Amino acid sequence: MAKDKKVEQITDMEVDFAQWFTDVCTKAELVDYSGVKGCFILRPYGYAIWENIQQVLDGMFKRDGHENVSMPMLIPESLLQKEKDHVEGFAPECAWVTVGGSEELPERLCIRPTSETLFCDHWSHVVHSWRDLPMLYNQWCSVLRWEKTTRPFLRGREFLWQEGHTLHATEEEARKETLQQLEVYADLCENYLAMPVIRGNKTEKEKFAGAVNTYTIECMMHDHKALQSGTSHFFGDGFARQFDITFTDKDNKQKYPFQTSWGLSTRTIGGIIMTHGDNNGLVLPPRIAPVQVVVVPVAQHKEGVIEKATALYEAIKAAGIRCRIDVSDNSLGWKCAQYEMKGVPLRVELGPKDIEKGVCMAVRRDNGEKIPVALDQAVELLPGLLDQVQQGLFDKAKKNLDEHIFAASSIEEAKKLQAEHGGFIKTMWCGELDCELAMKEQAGMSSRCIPFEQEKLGETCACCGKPAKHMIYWGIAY
RNA sequence: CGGGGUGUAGCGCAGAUGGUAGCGCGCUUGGUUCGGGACCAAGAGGCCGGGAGUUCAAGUCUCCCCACUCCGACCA
Repeated sequence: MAKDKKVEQITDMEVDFAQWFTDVCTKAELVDYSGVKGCFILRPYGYAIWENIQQVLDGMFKRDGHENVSMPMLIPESLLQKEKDHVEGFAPECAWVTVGGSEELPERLCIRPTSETLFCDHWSHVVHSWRDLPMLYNQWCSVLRWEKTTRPFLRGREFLWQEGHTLHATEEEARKETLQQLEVYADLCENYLAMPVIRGNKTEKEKFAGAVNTYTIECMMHDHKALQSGTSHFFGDGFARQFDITFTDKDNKQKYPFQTSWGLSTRTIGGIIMTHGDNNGLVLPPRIAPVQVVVVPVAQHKEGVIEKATALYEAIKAAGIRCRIDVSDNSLGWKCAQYEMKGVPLRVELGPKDIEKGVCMAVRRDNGEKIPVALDQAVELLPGLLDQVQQGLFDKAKKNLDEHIFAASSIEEAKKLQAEHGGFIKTMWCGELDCELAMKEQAGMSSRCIPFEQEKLGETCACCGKPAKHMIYWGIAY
């Protein structure tokens, strides 16, 4: 069978990247469409990826002293309106509950687009003393934002995420928390999802509604577009003032605490797909793959094959590796194609000839390499192979990122570089909104972030020629 | 919200100038196969996206909705 024949169900990414993405999402059985636009069904395989991300993040949050809570899904309109910038940011995409049973409600209720206001309202009741601080809260939930156009994972009206909300006695401590949580996201992305990130500061224009500072990690997709993969916000004491959250400090003075929030959503799964996937389908980083190893018996009708394969599967599973075996009567070719499509990092083939030689064949999803592994060493060697796949994915993604960052000294040049290569274009920038708008208008790029790792590319802003304040990254974003 | 595309079996599609619905894959059952998407046979499965019209007759013509999808603007 010709090699290109087996991918007939998935559109090549070079032909149509958006279609390729949708194909992978559905063919790998990650999502299904529901009856409501923008509300996607996460199927078991897709949800399992989210559960693995949850497990990693939740562990990190708790390690750092955070506690999980559950806030209501409904926000009274009056509560939402307490912070002006925040309402303005979210009002256009709120969905409202106006009727309960058959009764028109006296005050309409917003289905949470994010929960800052709920946390603030709660805190205004329970925070009294410096001894109550810090509040280190997190919740796993879904939120609703009435988006115009929707895509699986990348933009849903309802999506799953976690939102961390913390409250601190001092600005310094809150700022530290903000950056610490950004680093948690970077850790997740780089060390578990094999997605290299650029850490940085959002511009005034791009920052979160109501925030003083928004920090972001930006990833680069296979098509060289940017994906904002996690954000962390420092709020100052603005919300605290609006919601009248006060505490008595050690010096017996009434003070407003400082607040942060940070979120990471199922959008990140879209990032995994677009970072690692290929024309055969999904490619999952071993650390979050629901199935890390699939055992495929070859010529399984032959005497003893299924027994041997099952024993191998049991041994792998017992070693703590997430493993499946496929003894269905589908053909070998079908099974190979199937697990490639689903992105299983390692396929272990075991047939009569292998059994004779006392080996099995491990096949890497990321590069197709076939590695003979002695049967009696398989359990010891597979974790190392999984690590190699994990590293291989990261290296490939890192190369893609590094090779698609270009420096420009004018909008014209930035536009040209973007058109020719895509990716991030770095320039010097004066810090003015007008220049940001000009870049969007003339080159179609938004600012991605002002990276923490600054370089001096020149003295003047690439847009207006005035003295530059920062180096900034531009790109086309999802 | 603007512009384009598409809605017919689970999926992918055919169904010129109107005449009561078909193909491929998948599914079920039985058999033969089996080291990269196997084959044969017999089956099951449709309010032709929805609603109004025109007509003796509408998947097909007209109008209005709706959904999905792509490209913009907005956003995690």
